[in-house]
Amino acid sequence: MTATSKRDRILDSAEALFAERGYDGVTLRQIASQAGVDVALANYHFGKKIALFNAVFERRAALLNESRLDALRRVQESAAPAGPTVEQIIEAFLRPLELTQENADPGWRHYLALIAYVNNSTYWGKRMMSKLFDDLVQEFIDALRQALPQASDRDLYWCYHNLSGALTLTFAQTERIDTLSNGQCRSSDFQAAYDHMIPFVAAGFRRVCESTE
Amino acid sequence: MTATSKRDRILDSAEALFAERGYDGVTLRQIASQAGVDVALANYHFGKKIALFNAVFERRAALLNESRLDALRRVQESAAPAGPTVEQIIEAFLRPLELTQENADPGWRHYLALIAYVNNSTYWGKRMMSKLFDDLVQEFIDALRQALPQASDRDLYWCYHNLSGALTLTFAQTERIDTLSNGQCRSSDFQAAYDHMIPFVAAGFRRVCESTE
DNA sequence: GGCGGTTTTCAACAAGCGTTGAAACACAGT
DNA sequence: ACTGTGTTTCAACGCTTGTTGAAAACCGCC
Repeated sequence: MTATSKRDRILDSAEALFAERGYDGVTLRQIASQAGVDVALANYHFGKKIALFNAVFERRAALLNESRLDALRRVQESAAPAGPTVEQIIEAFLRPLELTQENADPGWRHYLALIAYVNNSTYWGKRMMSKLFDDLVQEFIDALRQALPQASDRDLYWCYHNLSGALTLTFAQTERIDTLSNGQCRSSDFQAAYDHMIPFVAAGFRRVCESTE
Repeated sequence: MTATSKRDRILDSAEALFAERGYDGVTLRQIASQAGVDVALANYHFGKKIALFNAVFERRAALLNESRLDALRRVQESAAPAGPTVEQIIEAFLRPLELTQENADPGWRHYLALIAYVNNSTYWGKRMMSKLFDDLVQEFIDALRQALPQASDRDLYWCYHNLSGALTLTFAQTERIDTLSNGQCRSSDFQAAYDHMIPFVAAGFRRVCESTE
């Protein structure tokens, strides 16, 4: 909407369209048309189509990682030296994502849906997610390991897998829960999603990783 | 591998390829080539490309729903009249999916990955999942409502959303957890996934839906 | 006001796409 | 041996795709 340069408009349109239809479901002509520019301009700024896709995916990654890491550091400091609880760590992992939604810019919503697309894809998943997000994730898992000293690594990673899945489906905003719940829940309501996800996931971690049997 | 008729071979190839690359990422020529048949044969048997996609998606749905519903009925009978626990219900929801994996047929793995693709897609999600799976899901949610009498509908649906997300990411088999855990966990190990998912999810439901505050 | 470099468009390319009609094949029943 | 019916292939269609090279437009600078 408010994007000024044509280069940015291409990125915004590509972000929205890739998120909705996937890499192969979108043509450069659709992107250019939505951005109000010529097809060839995408090639001038980004080269091949795949490079545009990568540019879109990388554009907001650093900012996202920063705000999540900040949130983690904050609870770590406030809880020193005991270390933060599972709930605090999960909250630091999720809440920064919610803040980006209150912004009027719909770009962040599209970006999160794009992450969902990539993270669930056999084809794109491994090659793209690890590169941009693994460092951050390991940081959070380290924090969780400290909060759950009895946990084995296998348990921790499987629990994180469950968290990641719930989060990814939230990102996708498929409106399936809207239908299922007859409108009582809306997949666009990230705050409600996280309000329920934080205790849900924290309890899951505790059950799996604290069991003494 | 063991598929005999060319029609079935087309379905199998389409299933595998659609699951890996999505609807738009696969061409009819690739499908036909992998099936060892002419391109036009897909059109003869299924009509348009989208109809082939639908045929693939619907082929195994009824069987899947049946085996899950059977599992639910079984725990309901064995636990009558008290009704099954949350753990038993979740187990009935998940374990039938595992059984299909022990089969030598890789088709089921591809099919589950295809469900992951559809369920996470803004574009396909709503229109395709609801039609085939909503009745079954409502049945399980009804059972959970009985097991968690204090729960509000909103809480129940958000908890199911978390379960669905974790399950969907498992279906996708992206191998991300393999990388993340340095090989300690494998996303092809459905049994390990469910072993961890059942207590994780059950604890999540209880925390969110049993809280008395 | 003409110059140089960046940005943007124009026009076109070869390649690949989904789809189709007609021809070839397989093979049962008589 | 012939016919009829359901399969399968062949060859081609019109169209769209990503990409490109050259031309045009823009814009600060001398």
